[in-house]
Amino acid sequence: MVKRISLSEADCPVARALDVIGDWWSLLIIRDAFEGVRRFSEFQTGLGIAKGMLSTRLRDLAERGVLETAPASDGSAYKEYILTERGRGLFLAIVALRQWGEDHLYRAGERHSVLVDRANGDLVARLELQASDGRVLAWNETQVRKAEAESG
Amino acid sequence: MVKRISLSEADCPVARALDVIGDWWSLLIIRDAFEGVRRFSEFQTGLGIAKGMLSTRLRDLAERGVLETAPASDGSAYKEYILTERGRGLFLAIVALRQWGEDHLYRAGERHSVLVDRANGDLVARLELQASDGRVLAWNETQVRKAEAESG
DNA sequence: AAATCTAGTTCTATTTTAGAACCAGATTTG
DNA sequence: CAAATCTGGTTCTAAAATAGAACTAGATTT
Repeated sequence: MVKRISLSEADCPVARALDVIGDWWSLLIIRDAFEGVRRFSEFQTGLGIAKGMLSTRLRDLAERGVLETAPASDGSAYKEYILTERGRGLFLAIVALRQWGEDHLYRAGERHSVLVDRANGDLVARLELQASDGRVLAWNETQVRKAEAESG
Repeated sequence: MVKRISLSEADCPVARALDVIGDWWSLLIIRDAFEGVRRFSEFQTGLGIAKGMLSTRLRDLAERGVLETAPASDGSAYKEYILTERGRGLFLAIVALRQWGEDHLYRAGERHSVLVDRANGDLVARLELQASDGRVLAWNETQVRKAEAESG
Protein backbone atom coordinates (compact mmCIF):
# COMPACT_ATOMS: atom_id res chain seq x y z
CA MET A 1 0.00 0.00 0.00
CA VAL A 2 1.09 3.51 0.54
CA LYS A 3 -0.04 6.14 2.93
CA ARG A 4 -3.56 7.25 3.46
CA ILE A 5 -4.39 9.50 0.57
CA SER A 6 -3.81 13.23 1.01
CA LEU A 7 -6.38 15.73 -0.21
CA SER A 8 -4.39 18.73 0.88
CA GLU A 9 -3.72 19.90 -2.66
CA ALA A 10 -7.20 19.31 -4.06
CA ASP A 11 -8.94 21.89 -6.22
CA CYS A 12 -12.08 21.40 -4.21
CA PRO A 13 -12.29 23.24 -0.88
CA VAL A 14 -14.50 20.50 0.51
CA ALA A 15 -11.75 17.98 -0.10
CA ARG A 16 -9.13 20.17 1.55
CA ALA A 17 -11.41 20.73 4.51
CA LEU A 18 -11.87 17.00 4.92
CA ASP A 19 -8.14 16.53 4.73
CA VAL A 20 -7.89 18.58 7.92
CA ILE A 21 -10.97 17.57 9.89
CA GLY A 22 -12.38 14.60 8.02
CA ASP A 23 -11.84 11.88 10.56
CA TRP A 24 -13.95 10.47 13.33
CA TRP A 25 -12.68 12.55 16.21
CA SER A 26 -11.54 15.93 15.00
CA LEU A 27 -14.94 17.57 14.68
CA LEU A 28 -16.02 16.20 18.03
CA ILE A 29 -12.95 17.68 19.65
CA ILE A 30 -13.69 20.97 17.94
CA ARG A 31 -17.33 20.80 18.96
CA ASP A 32 -16.27 20.40 22.55
CA ALA A 33 -13.81 23.24 22.19
CA PHE A 34 -16.68 25.49 21.09
CA GLU A 35 -18.46 24.54 24.27
CA GLY A 36 -15.52 25.66 26.33
CA VAL A 37 -13.53 22.47 26.82
CA ARG A 38 -9.83 23.25 26.97
CA ARG A 39 -7.95 20.67 28.97
CA PHE A 40 -6.64 17.30 27.87
CA SER A 41 -8.48 15.41 30.57
CA GLU A 42 -11.73 17.23 29.89
CA PHE A 43 -11.62 16.20 26.25
CA GLN A 44 -10.63 12.71 27.21
CA THR A 45 -13.33 11.96 29.68
CA GLY A 46 -15.98 13.91 27.80
CA LEU A 47 -15.38 12.09 24.55
CA GLY A 48 -14.39 8.71 25.90
CA ILE A 49 -11.49 8.71 23.48
CA ALA A 50 -8.28 6.77 24.06
CA LYS A 51 -5.54 9.00 25.36
CA GLY A 52 -3.18 8.07 22.57
CA MET A 53 -5.72 9.03 19.94
CA LEU A 54 -6.50 12.27 21.68
CA SER A 55 -2.87 13.10 21.99
CA THR A 56 -2.20 12.69 18.27
CA ARG A 57 -5.44 14.43 17.29
CA LEU A 58 -4.66 17.46 19.42
CA ARG A 59 -1.14 17.60 18.04
CA ASP A 60 -2.37 17.33 14.44
CA LEU A 61 -5.05 19.96 14.90
CA ALA A 62 -2.50 22.29 16.45
CA GLU A 63 -0.05 21.67 13.61
CA ARG A 64 -2.75 22.49 11.12
CA GLY A 65 -3.64 25.69 12.87
CA VAL A 66 -7.08 24.71 14.13
CA LEU A 67 -6.08 24.70 17.78
CA GLU A 68 -3.32 26.38 19.68
CA THR A 69 -1.90 25.72 23.09
CA ALA A 70 -1.73 28.27 25.86
CA PRO A 71 -0.74 28.19 29.52
CA ALA A 72 -3.64 27.05 31.67
CA SER A 73 -5.90 29.89 32.67
CA ASP A 74 -6.17 28.61 36.24
CA GLY A 75 -2.53 29.44 36.87
CA SER A 76 -1.35 25.83 37.01
CA ALA A 77 1.61 24.62 35.02
CA TYR A 78 -0.54 22.69 32.55
CA LYS A 79 -1.61 23.86 29.15
CA GLU A 80 -4.88 24.42 27.38
CA TYR A 81 -6.02 23.81 23.84
CA ILE A 82 -7.91 26.73 22.35
CA LEU A 83 -9.56 27.23 18.99
CA THR A 84 -7.73 29.57 16.68
CA GLU A 85 -9.46 31.94 14.31
CA ARG A 86 -9.23 29.17 11.74
CA GLY A 87 -10.75 26.71 14.13
CA ARG A 88 -13.58 29.04 15.05
CA GLY A 89 -14.33 29.24 11.35
CA LEU A 90 -15.67 25.72 11.57
CA PHE A 91 -18.62 26.84 13.62
CA LEU A 92 -21.14 26.79 10.79
CA ALA A 93 -19.97 23.39 9.58
CA ILE A 94 -20.74 22.00 13.00
CA VAL A 95 -24.06 23.82 13.13
CA ALA A 96 -24.97 22.36 9.73
CA LEU A 97 -24.14 18.84 10.89
CA ARG A 98 -26.15 19.44 14.03
CA GLN A 99 -29.12 20.55 12.00
CA TRP A 100 -28.89 17.49 9.77
CA GLY A 101 -28.58 15.21 12.75
CA GLU A 102 -31.58 16.80 14.42
CA ASP A 103 -33.63 16.49 11.26
CA HIS A 104 -32.77 12.94 10.33
CA LEU A 105 -31.20 10.92 13.09
CA TYR A 106 -33.65 10.96 15.98
CA ARG A 107 -36.75 8.92 16.44
CA ALA A 108 -39.92 10.78 17.33
CA GLY A 109 -39.90 11.95 20.93
CA GLU A 110 -36.21 11.28 21.42
CA ARG A 111 -34.39 14.12 23.15
CA HIS A 112 -31.20 15.74 22.00
CA SER A 113 -29.16 18.80 22.78
CA VAL A 114 -30.07 22.01 20.95
CA LEU A 115 -28.29 25.20 20.00
CA VAL A 116 -29.80 28.32 21.46
CA ASP A 117 -29.28 32.04 21.40
CA ARG A 118 -27.36 32.96 24.53
CA ALA A 119 -29.19 36.25 24.76
CA ASN A 120 -32.64 34.80 25.28
CA GLY A 121 -32.43 31.03 25.13
CA ASP A 122 -34.44 30.79 21.91
CA LEU A 123 -33.58 28.17 19.37
CA VAL A 124 -31.40 29.50 16.59
CA ALA A 125 -32.89 29.77 13.11
CA ARG A 126 -32.33 27.07 10.52
CA LEU A 127 -29.35 27.63 8.27
CA GLU A 128 -30.15 28.45 4.70
CA LEU A 129 -28.19 29.20 1.59
CA GLN A 130 -28.91 32.46 -0.16
CA ALA A 131 -28.04 33.80 -3.57
CA SER A 132 -26.20 37.10 -3.83
CA ASP A 133 -29.59 38.82 -4.06
CA GLY A 134 -30.96 37.11 -0.97
CA ARG A 135 -33.14 34.46 -2.64
CA VAL A 136 -32.98 31.16 -0.77
CA LEU A 137 -31.26 28.54 -2.90
CA ALA A 138 -31.95 24.83 -2.90
CA TRP A 139 -29.20 22.35 -3.73
CA ASN A 140 -30.36 21.96 -7.30
CA GLU A 141 -30.34 25.67 -7.95
CA THR A 142 -26.59 25.76 -7.49
CA GLN A 143 -23.65 24.49 -9.44
CA VAL A 144 -19.96 23.94 -8.81
CA ARG A 145 -17.76 25.87 -11.17
CA LYS A 146 -14.40 24.17 -11.51
CA ALA A 147 -11.21 26.07 -10.89
CA GLU A 148 -9.74 27.60 -14.03
CA ALA A 149 -6.17 26.61 -14.77
CA GLU A 150 -3.75 28.89 -13.03
CA SER A 151 -2.34 31.26 -15.61
CA GLY A 152 1.06 31.79 -13.99
CA MET B 1 -9.57 -3.79 21.67
CA VAL B 2 -13.14 -3.67 20.58
CA LYS B 3 -14.85 -2.20 17.61
CA ARG B 4 -14.62 1.34 16.51
CA ILE B 5 -16.82 3.30 18.86
CA SER B 6 -20.41 3.93 17.82
CA LEU B 7 -21.95 7.36 18.28
CA SER B 8 -25.31 6.35 16.92
CA GLU B 9 -27.07 6.74 20.26
CA ALA B 10 -25.44 10.01 21.30
CA ASP B 11 -27.46 12.87 22.76
CA CYS B 12 -25.63 15.26 20.49
CA PRO B 13 -26.84 15.49 16.90
CA VAL B 14 -23.35 16.37 15.76
CA ALA B 15 -22.08 13.08 17.12
CA ARG B 16 -24.85 11.10 15.45
CA ALA B 17 -24.18 12.88 12.19
CA LEU B 18 -20.52 11.99 12.38
CA ASP B 19 -21.43 8.42 13.11
CA VAL B 20 -23.03 8.30 9.66
CA ILE B 21 -20.77 10.48 7.52
CA GLY B 22 -17.74 11.13 9.70
CA ASP B 23 -15.11 9.27 7.75
CA TRP B 24 -12.70 10.25 5.02
CA TRP B 25 -14.74 9.26 2.02
CA SER B 26 -18.44 9.58 2.75
CA LEU B 27 -18.78 13.31 2.37
CA LEU B 28 -16.72 13.26 -0.80
CA ILE B 29 -18.99 10.63 -2.27
CA ILE B 30 -21.97 12.73 -1.27
CA ARG B 31 -20.38 15.87 -2.67
CA ASP B 32 -19.96 14.11 -5.99
CA ALA B 33 -23.51 12.86 -5.83
CA PHE B 34 -24.69 16.46 -5.49
CA GLU B 35 -22.78 17.24 -8.66
CA GLY B 36 -24.65 14.53 -10.51
CA VAL B 37 -22.35 11.53 -10.20
CA ARG B 38 -24.38 8.33 -10.04
CA ARG B 39 -22.43 5.38 -11.31
CA PHE B 40 -19.91 3.23 -9.46
CA SER B 41 -17.18 3.81 -11.99
CA GLU B 42 -17.77 7.55 -12.04
CA PHE B 43 -17.30 7.75 -8.30
CA GLN B 44 -14.33 5.48 -8.49
CA THR B 45 -12.33 7.31 -11.13
CA GLY B 46 -13.43 10.74 -9.94
CA LEU B 47 -12.36 10.16 -6.37
CA GLY B 48 -9.40 7.86 -6.98
CA ILE B 49 -10.74 5.60 -4.26
CA ALA B 50 -10.03 1.90 -4.10
CA LYS B 51 -12.92 -0.14 -5.42
CA GLY B 52 -13.24 -2.14 -2.26
CA MET B 53 -13.55 0.99 -0.16
CA LEU B 54 -16.06 2.51 -2.51
CA SER B 55 -18.09 -0.65 -2.52
CA THR B 56 -18.39 -0.75 1.26
CA ARG B 57 -18.95 3.01 1.52
CA LEU B 58 -21.79 2.93 -0.98
CA ARG B 59 -23.34 -0.02 0.75
CA ASP B 60 -23.08 1.65 4.18
CA LEU B 61 -24.50 4.93 2.93
CA ALA B 62 -27.37 3.08 1.32
CA GLU B 63 -28.04 1.11 4.51
CA ARG B 64 -28.12 4.32 6.47
CA GLY B 65 -30.57 5.91 4.08
CA VAL B 66 -28.26 8.54 2.61
CA LEU B 67 -28.15 6.98 -0.84
CA GLU B 68 -30.48 4.65 -2.64
CA THR B 69 -29.97 2.52 -5.70
CA ALA B 70 -32.07 2.72 -8.82
CA PRO B 71 -31.90 1.12 -12.26
CA ALA B 72 -29.55 3.02 -14.52
CA SER B 73 -31.24 5.88 -16.28
CA ASP B 74 -29.54 5.03 -19.59
CA GLY B 75 -31.54 1.82 -19.87
CA SER B 76 -28.60 -0.51 -19.23
CA ALA B 77 -28.78 -3.29 -16.67
CA TYR B 78 -26.52 -1.48 -14.22
CA LYS B 79 -27.61 0.53 -11.24
CA GLU B 80 -27.17 4.05 -10.03
CA TYR B 81 -26.63 5.56 -6.60
CA ILE B 82 -28.84 8.54 -5.88
CA LEU B 83 -29.12 10.83 -2.89
CA THR B 84 -32.22 10.32 -0.81
CA GLU B 85 -34.06 13.15 0.89
CA ARG B 86 -31.89 12.45 3.91
CA GLY B 87 -28.77 12.60 1.80
CA ARG B 88 -29.81 15.85 0.16
CA GLY B 89 -30.18 17.26 3.65
CA LEU B 90 -26.40 17.28 3.90
CA PHE B 91 -26.14 20.04 1.34
CA LEU B 92 -25.52 22.84 3.81
CA ALA B 93 -22.96 20.82 5.71
CA ILE B 94 -20.97 20.47 2.52
CA VAL B 95 -21.44 24.14 1.69
CA ALA B 96 -20.18 25.07 5.16
CA LEU B 97 -17.09 22.91 4.74
CA ARG B 98 -16.53 24.44 1.32
CA GLN B 99 -16.73 27.91 2.76
CA TRP B 100 -14.27 27.05 5.48
CA GLY B 101 -11.88 25.48 3.01
CA GLU B 102 -12.08 28.50 0.74
CA ASP B 103 -11.44 30.85 3.64
CA HIS B 104 -8.58 29.02 5.27
CA LEU B 105 -6.94 26.39 3.12
CA TYR B 106 -5.75 28.16 -0.01
CA ARG B 107 -2.70 30.26 -0.51
CA ALA B 108 -3.17 33.67 -2.07
CA GLY B 109 -3.82 33.42 -5.78
CA GLU B 110 -4.48 29.69 -5.68
CA ARG B 111 -7.56 28.67 -7.66
CA HIS B 112 -10.32 26.48 -6.44
CA SER B 113 -13.80 25.47 -7.48
CA VAL B 114 -16.65 27.71 -6.37
CA LEU B 115 -20.36 27.29 -5.78
CA VAL B 116 -22.54 29.50 -7.94
CA ASP B 117 -26.18 30.29 -8.46
CA ARG B 118 -27.33 28.27 -11.46
CA ALA B 119 -29.69 31.03 -12.48
CA ASN B 120 -27.04 33.64 -13.14
CA GLY B 121 -23.64 32.21 -12.32
CA ASP B 122 -23.09 34.53 -9.37
CA LEU B 123 -21.29 33.29 -6.31
CA VAL B 124 -23.65 32.22 -3.57
CA ALA B 125 -23.77 34.31 -0.40
CA ARG B 126 -21.80 33.34 2.67
CA LEU B 127 -23.66 31.17 5.12
CA GLU B 128 -24.56 32.80 8.38
CA LEU B 129 -26.34 31.78 11.52
CA GLN B 130 -29.30 33.85 12.58
CA ALA B 131 -31.28 34.12 15.77
CA SER B 132 -35.02 33.58 15.69
CA ASP B 133 -35.42 37.33 15.20
CA GLY B 134 -32.96 37.47 12.32
CA ARG B 135 -29.92 38.88 14.14
CA VAL B 136 -26.71 37.29 12.90
CA LEU B 137 -25.16 35.20 15.65
CA ALA B 138 -21.48 34.58 16.21
CA TRP B 139 -20.29 31.33 17.80
CA ASN B 140 -19.93 32.91 21.22
CA GLU B 141 -23.45 34.25 21.20
CA THR B 142 -24.83 30.74 21.20
CA GLN B 143 -24.94 27.93 23.67
CA VAL B 144 -25.69 24.23 23.60
CA ARG B 145 -28.55 23.26 25.84
CA LYS B 146 -28.23 19.62 26.85
CA ALA B 147 -31.07 17.21 26.31
CA GLU B 148 -33.37 16.89 29.30
CA ALA B 149 -33.82 13.38 30.59
CA GLU B 150 -36.61 11.60 28.82
CA SER B 151 -39.57 11.52 31.16
CA GLY B 152 -40.99 8.22 30.01
C1' DA C 1 7.13 13.48 51.83
C1' DA C 2 3.42 10.53 50.38
C1' DA C 3 -0.41 10.23 47.72
C1' DT C 4 -2.77 11.61 43.90
C1' DC C 5 -3.66 13.99 39.58
C1' DT C 6 -2.48 15.50 34.81
C1' DA C 7 -0.91 14.78 30.60
C1' DG C 8 0.94 12.32 28.25
C1' DT C 9 3.98 7.86 25.87
C1' DT C 10 4.44 3.06 24.80
C1' DC C 11 2.84 -1.39 23.84
C1' DT C 12 -0.15 -4.84 21.76
C1' DA C 13 -4.22 -6.77 19.45
C1' DT C 14 -7.67 -5.71 16.23
C1' DT C 15 -9.65 -3.24 12.56
C1' DT C 16 -9.48 -0.39 8.63
C1' DT C 17 -7.42 1.08 4.47
C1' DA C 18 -5.10 0.99 -0.14
C1' DG C 19 -4.26 -1.26 -3.85
C1' DA C 20 -3.59 -5.18 -6.87
C1' DA C 21 -5.50 -9.24 -8.75
C1' DC C 22 -9.34 -11.64 -9.97
C1' DC C 23 -14.11 -12.51 -11.64
C1' DA C 24 -18.98 -12.78 -13.61
C1' DG C 25 -22.31 -10.75 -16.12
C1' DA C 26 -23.44 -6.93 -19.49
C1' DT C 27 -22.30 -4.61 -23.49
C1' DT C 28 -19.90 -3.58 -27.63
C1' DT C 29 -17.24 -4.90 -31.65
C1' DG C 30 -15.93 -7.62 -35.61
C1' DC D 1 -22.83 -14.87 -32.72
C1' DA D 2 -18.14 -15.02 -30.81
C1' DA D 3 -14.44 -12.33 -29.02
C1' DA D 4 -13.10 -8.41 -26.74
C1' DT D 5 -14.02 -5.10 -23.52
C1' DC D 6 -16.49 -2.69 -19.87
C1' DT D 7 -18.88 -2.48 -15.34
C1' DG D 8 -19.27 -3.39 -10.90
C1' DG D 9 -17.96 -5.64 -7.95
C1' DT D 10 -15.14 -9.47 -4.41
C1' DT D 11 -10.93 -11.29 -2.51
C1' DC D 12 -6.34 -11.03 -1.01
C1' DT D 13 -2.32 -8.88 1.20
C1' DA D 14 0.59 -5.38 3.50
C1' DA D 15 0.60 -1.23 5.80
C1' DA D 16 -1.50 2.01 8.76
C1' DA D 17 -4.85 3.59 12.17
C1' DT D 18 -7.48 2.64 16.33
C1' DA D 19 -8.72 1.15 21.07
C1' DG D 20 -7.37 0.26 25.23
C1' DA D 21 -4.30 -1.09 28.95
C1' DA D 22 -0.11 -0.27 31.27
C1' DC D 23 3.37 2.78 32.40
C1' DT D 24 5.63 7.37 33.54
C1' DA D 25 7.30 12.01 34.86
C1' DG D 26 6.26 16.11 36.61
C1' DA D 27 2.71 19.04 39.12
C1' DT D 28 -0.34 19.42 42.80
C1' DT D 29 -2.62 18.24 46.98
C1' DT D 30 -2.84 16.10 51.44
